[in-house]
Amino acid sequence: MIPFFQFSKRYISLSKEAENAITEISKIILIKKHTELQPIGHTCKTIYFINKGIARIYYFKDGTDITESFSFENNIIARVESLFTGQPSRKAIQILEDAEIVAINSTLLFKLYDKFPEIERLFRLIVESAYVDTINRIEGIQFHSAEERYKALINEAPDVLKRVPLKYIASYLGITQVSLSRIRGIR
Amino acid sequence: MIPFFQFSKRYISLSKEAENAITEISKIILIKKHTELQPIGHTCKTIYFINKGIARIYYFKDGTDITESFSFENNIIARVESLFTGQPSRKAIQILEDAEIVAINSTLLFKLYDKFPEIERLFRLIVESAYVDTINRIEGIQFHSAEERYKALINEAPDVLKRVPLKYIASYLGITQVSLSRIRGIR
DNA sequence: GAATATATTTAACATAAGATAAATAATCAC
DNA sequence: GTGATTATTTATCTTATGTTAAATATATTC
Repeated sequence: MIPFFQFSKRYISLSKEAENAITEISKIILIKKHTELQPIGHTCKTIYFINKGIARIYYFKDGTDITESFSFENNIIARVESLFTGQPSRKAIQILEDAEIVAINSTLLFKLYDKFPEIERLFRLIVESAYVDTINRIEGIQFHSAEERYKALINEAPDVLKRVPLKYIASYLGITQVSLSRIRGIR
Repeated sequence: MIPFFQFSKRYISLSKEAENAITEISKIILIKKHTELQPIGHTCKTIYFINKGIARIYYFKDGTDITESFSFENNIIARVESLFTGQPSRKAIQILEDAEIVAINSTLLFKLYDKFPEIERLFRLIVESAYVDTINRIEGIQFHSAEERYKALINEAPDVLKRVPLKYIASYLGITQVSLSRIRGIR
C-alpha cells in the first residue's frame, strides 16, 4: 500500500487512521498480462491503483476493439461511468504487462467518506485532476490531425510507445492501425 | 438562488445553513448576449450556474474559434482546467443568449468545504457527474463520423440546434462549418 | 425598411484517413 | 530452435472531410 499512500500525498496528507481504514478495504493482487481484470457488462465496484505493470480500458464499437485509456505505475484506473452511476460498464479492464495492483472496494470506500472527510477530500481531488486531464484530452482530439495526435503522444507519454502494442495505441488516438503505421513511416 | 438549490437536490439535500453559506458567497448577474463573461488569460475563480440563457466555453486553435462546450438553463459552467489548477485559462466564456447567472466565488466556496462537508460532497458529486459526461463525450468523438456525431447531437440535445448558431456547433463537433452544412444538406 | 454585417449554403477541388489485401516482422508455445 | 500465431508495415483504391471562394439567406443597425 505504500506506493498508493505516496501517490495520495500529492493531493492531501492523510492521518494514520485514515490510511489504516483504506488499507483494510484494499487488497493487493498479482495478475498476468493479457488477463481481463474486469469484464464487460460488470458493474464496477473497485478502484484500482497500479503498483507495477500496465492496464487499459477498452470496449467494442461495431465489433472493433477500442482503447479508451492506458494506466501505468503509480496511477489509478477505474471505469468511472459505471463506478459513479451504478450502471453496468460496457468497458473492460485488461492487463498489458504482468501487474501488481491495489484493489480498493469502492462500496466500502464510499462508506468511509462519512467517517473520514479527509478520505472524501482525497478522492474529490483525484477526480478533479482526472477530470481536468480528460477535458485536455478532448482538446487534443477535437482539432488535431492523426499525425499531430501521434506526435503529441510521443512527447507526453513516450513510455506508451515503448511498452504498448501499436494496435492498442491506434484506437486510443482515434485512428486505424494502418493509418498509424503510415504516419510512423513518414520520415 | 432557488434554481441552483433545486439543481443541487439532484445530488444531495443541503441544510439551511449550508444553503445560506452558499448564498452569501454568490451573486446574481444579468448579461447580454455576445458578451464575454470571462476573458482568455484570466485565472478562473468563479463557478457559474445558469438560471436563464446560454453560454459556451471557447478557445482559439491557430486563429480558429473552437467551442469546447455549451451550457443551458439549470446547469453549471466553469473553466475547470483553470479552476482546479490555479493556472490562467486559455479559454473564454461567452454568453450566447441574454442570461441570468449565479456567480459563485470559488475561493470562498473551497473554504466552506472545511466547515460544511455537505457542500464539499455536493461539489464532489457534481464533478463526478461532469467527469462521467466528459468520458462519454470522448467515446462519442473517438470513432464516429461527422454525420454520426451530428445525428447524436440532434437526439441528445435538440435545443442546441435550435438556439445556437451552426458555426459554434461545427467546431464543437470537431468539424468545419462547411462540412456541417454539407451533412445537414443530405436528406 | 434600407443598408450593412453576419450566418449559412453550395460548388469545385485537394488531401488525409479508411478499407481491404498481402507481405514482412516479431513473439509465443512446444 | 522450429512452426504457428500475432503484430506491423506496405500497397492500392475509395471516401469523407478540409480548403477556398462565391452565392444566398438571415439578422442587426440606423
